[in-house]
Amino acid sequence: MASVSQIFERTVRKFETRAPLDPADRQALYDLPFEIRSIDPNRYIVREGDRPPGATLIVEGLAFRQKVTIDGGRQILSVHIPGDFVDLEGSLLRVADHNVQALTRCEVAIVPRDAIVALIDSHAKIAHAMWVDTLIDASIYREWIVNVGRRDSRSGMCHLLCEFARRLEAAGLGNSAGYELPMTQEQLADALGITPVHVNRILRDLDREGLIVRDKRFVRVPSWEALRKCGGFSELYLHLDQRVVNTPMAATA
Amino acid sequence: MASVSQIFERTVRKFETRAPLDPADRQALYDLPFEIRSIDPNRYIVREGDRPPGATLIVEGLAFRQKVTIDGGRQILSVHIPGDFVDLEGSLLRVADHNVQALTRCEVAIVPRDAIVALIDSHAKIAHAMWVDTLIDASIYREWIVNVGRRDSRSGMCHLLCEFARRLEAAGLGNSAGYELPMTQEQLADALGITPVHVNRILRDLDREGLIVRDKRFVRVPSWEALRKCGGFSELYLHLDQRVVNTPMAATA
DNA sequence: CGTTAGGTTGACTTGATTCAACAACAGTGG
DNA sequence: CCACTGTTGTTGAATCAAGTCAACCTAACG
Repeated sequence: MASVSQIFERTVRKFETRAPLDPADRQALYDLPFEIRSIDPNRYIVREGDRPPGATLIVEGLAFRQKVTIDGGRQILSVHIPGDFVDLEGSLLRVADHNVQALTRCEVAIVPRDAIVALIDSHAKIAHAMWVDTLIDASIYREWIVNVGRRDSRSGMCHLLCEFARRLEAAGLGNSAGYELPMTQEQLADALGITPVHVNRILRDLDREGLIVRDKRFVRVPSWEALRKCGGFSELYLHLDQRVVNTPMAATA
Repeated sequence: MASVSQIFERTVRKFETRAPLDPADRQALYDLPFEIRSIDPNRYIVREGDRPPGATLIVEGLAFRQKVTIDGGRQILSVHIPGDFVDLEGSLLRVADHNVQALTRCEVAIVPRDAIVALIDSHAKIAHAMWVDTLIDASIYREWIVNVGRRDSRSGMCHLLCEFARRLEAAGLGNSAGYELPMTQEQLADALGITPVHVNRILRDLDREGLIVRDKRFVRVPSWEALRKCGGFSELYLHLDQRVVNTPMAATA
């Protein structure tokens, strides 16, 4: 049972930073039924148009959201880490409006939709935490619109590298001074809305100028301040400090 | 009192398409305290870094979300219509991570944060409807990432025109065969992540080729199918049909 | 009737794409 | 163990979509 509850440990920890949970809430999360599945890199977890039978929680590995245009261009929309539900929408909206793919090999837990729906119906604080979570996701989407719309590819790349650094660090999966970048240059291109060739040149330039130091996919950041400045990065939009302070829910916790 | 309830009428109607409400829920919405304010075009409704004292509901007019980069570039993130709360985040997250500006002259109703928080705490179905609403907003953000990231400016423009057409129509504010485009070319540029000059050229070309017919800011769409195709537009992401069917909340309604 | 915001167009520049070739490397199977 | 194959990364040269700069036009408005 100890190993089983570890499945939801990261999720519980994350939710606690969104809205205070009480022991019954935590237990309800730990008691969720699930089925573990292992997913190869690049395999689809959710497909546009699907009505998935359950919500998928990343237990290990990374995944990303993605959409493909009519003429075949792929745009990566977000990257997700262990503890994230990648298709809560699937349990609340009619159909998936985008695709989700495994970035690395993933261990996922699939929780039946009914269990999710029952959970949010009976545990207001969990629903609240999940809602705050979707608000933060939306905030990150907004920043990505800015990143692809109004930053040149060099700044965009720096911004993306800063975001990864801070998120991995906040999740206890890495260090902002250096980390293993999990994406291929083609995937970076699809996240920034540019071509893989151009990604290559930008990374080379950033390396030459000392903003980053690369060793394969490992990225070391000699000067966080320099990288931050180049990307115009401000972590406000990640809402990492989000501890709800003045809702009645917090008051009753 | 009749005129007062009209303030929330559009919101109630929208929420009903997100999650079934019962009479008590509707009444709770109609009973919300508020203060009416009139806002000039381009005036700020919310500023990044603010902790707004209440949630702002658009009663009349249009508004848009926006972020400004370090070097002064403005990116428009979404456009909002009457019935939309433009800063629910303000009542749930610590600080606003972006700006909201009036697009046209706006009549807004400001609802104190405490009232919003009390409402979502005591009316699970309303909270659910609001949550679904934020999920749909997030879906629209995702599509905008694709629009600025992976569509050329011509397709992007067509896509944006299609989105406006369908949303205005769905809200009973216009007709997809022709409508008054509320934005200046500069604002369109900031929505698409391009320059105003280029917007001008694209609109001229679209007009010349007969995809649209312009008269000042009124846009007539001779062939919806042609415009839809040029923009690669599929309205799935707007979730206009969103009537929740299989949550317990729906079952008990 | 001057002032201002929005729209329009041309000429030139630039950031990014395209195409193409090749290098590095991991995995696979004879 | 090495040849074969596919994926990822790298670089150069030519091209193109969009940006920049600048001029000018129009309509609204105090």
